[in-house]
Amino acid sequence: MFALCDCNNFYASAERLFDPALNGKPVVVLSNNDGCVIARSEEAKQCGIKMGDPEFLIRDILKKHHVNIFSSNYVLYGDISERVMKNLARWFPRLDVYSIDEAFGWLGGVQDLQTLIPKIRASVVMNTGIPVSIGVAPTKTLAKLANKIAKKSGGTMILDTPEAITKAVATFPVEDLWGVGRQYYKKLESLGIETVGQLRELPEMWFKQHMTIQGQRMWNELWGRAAIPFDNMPETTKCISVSRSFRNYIEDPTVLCEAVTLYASRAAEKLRRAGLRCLYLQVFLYTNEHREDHPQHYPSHTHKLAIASNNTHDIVKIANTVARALFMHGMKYRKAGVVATGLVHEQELQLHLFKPHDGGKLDLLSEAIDRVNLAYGRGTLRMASEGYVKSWRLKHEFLSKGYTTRWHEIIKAV
DNA sequence: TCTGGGGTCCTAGGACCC
DNA sequence: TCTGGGGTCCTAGGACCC
Repeated sequence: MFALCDCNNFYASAERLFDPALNGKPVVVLSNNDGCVIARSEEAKQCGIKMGDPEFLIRDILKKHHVNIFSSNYVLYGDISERVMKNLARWFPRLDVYSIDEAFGWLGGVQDLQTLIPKIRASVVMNTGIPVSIGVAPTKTLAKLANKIAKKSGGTMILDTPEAITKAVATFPVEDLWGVGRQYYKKLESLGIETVGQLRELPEMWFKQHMTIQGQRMWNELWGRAAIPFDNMPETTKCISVSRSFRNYIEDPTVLCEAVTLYASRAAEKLRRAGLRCLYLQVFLYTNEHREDHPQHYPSHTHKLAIASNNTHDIVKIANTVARALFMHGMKYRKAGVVATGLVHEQELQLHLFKPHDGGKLDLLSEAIDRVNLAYGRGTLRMASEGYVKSWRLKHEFLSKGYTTRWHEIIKAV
């Protein structure tokens, strides 16, 4: 049996943790750049605010209901997440952390689920202050489904018999199923399929044909046969990416390169922290797709490195060269990103037959930069091409404090 | 004026090999 | 006039997830 444990309205709950005055009041958390809503408390949902709503379109609702607004504070959420996961890990012989706010626990042959599961839930709530819901079922897909039901019915839902499963899927909307997104939903809707109960009656081959092999797995999972193994969490990272929207449009290649320099530096840092080097570096640019009156340009290019690298100098240089080549005058760029793929372990460096490798010095330089930045704060040492003005930098006007990560922002009991 | 960021997996098609 | 078969690797693009 799998237990999917998921925090309720995680970011909003985390913000509330440090300001109990917010209990019972509507709270929303905005995405980077204070762009759209990515978390809502129950009260905020009641106000009619939807996931993904752009802040500037719902400003009136936010004001009318005195909604408490926060910019996203990922350092804080990461820390709270760790606490929740540590608590969950005490209860399960194995725990797979699936995202910042949820984890699959393996239950083995536990008998008395009806007693155990509510106990786990109560303990996590007591120890961390974060409300969680737990769904239990024989497959991951059904555990996700059980969890969604749990959210609406007391916090736990156990589907441990075929009868319980049949009953649950009969009314479960197909659009809420794990693995059904917008496109598949459209397809299913046109066939008149509204519930998971109807969906799983389709023949196996239909799934394979229309939803690839992943659909076939889904079909098996819906009938209680586990097709997604417990340990399917990727052991090795496949790609590392850094991308951000700009506060304003960028129309100057030099300014664009400042942003790309910063993103590339961050990507190089991430690579080094993971002990990886990349063999490919992709750079992409976006204009604003929401503006039909603007000319659109979504160029992207993947550069192959002669020798896998993770030092800031190499990565920044390549990223800037590519970005300059992609840039087109007359376009208003809104976002850029750098993606490192073809990842190899730092130690498994494959040298190039014809190109001299002088990366050793640059690697040492990057190491030294990391040490200085660790001691004195990120960005203490950085590439000059990042620029100094940085008018494109993110907006976060409603940022809460580093309650758990900065000594001078720690909460005081008075 | 203002619409997030970071991932995974799968498939199709082209280039290349013998 | 008539031009194979079997394979790998790589990339782009599309679907999904939180």
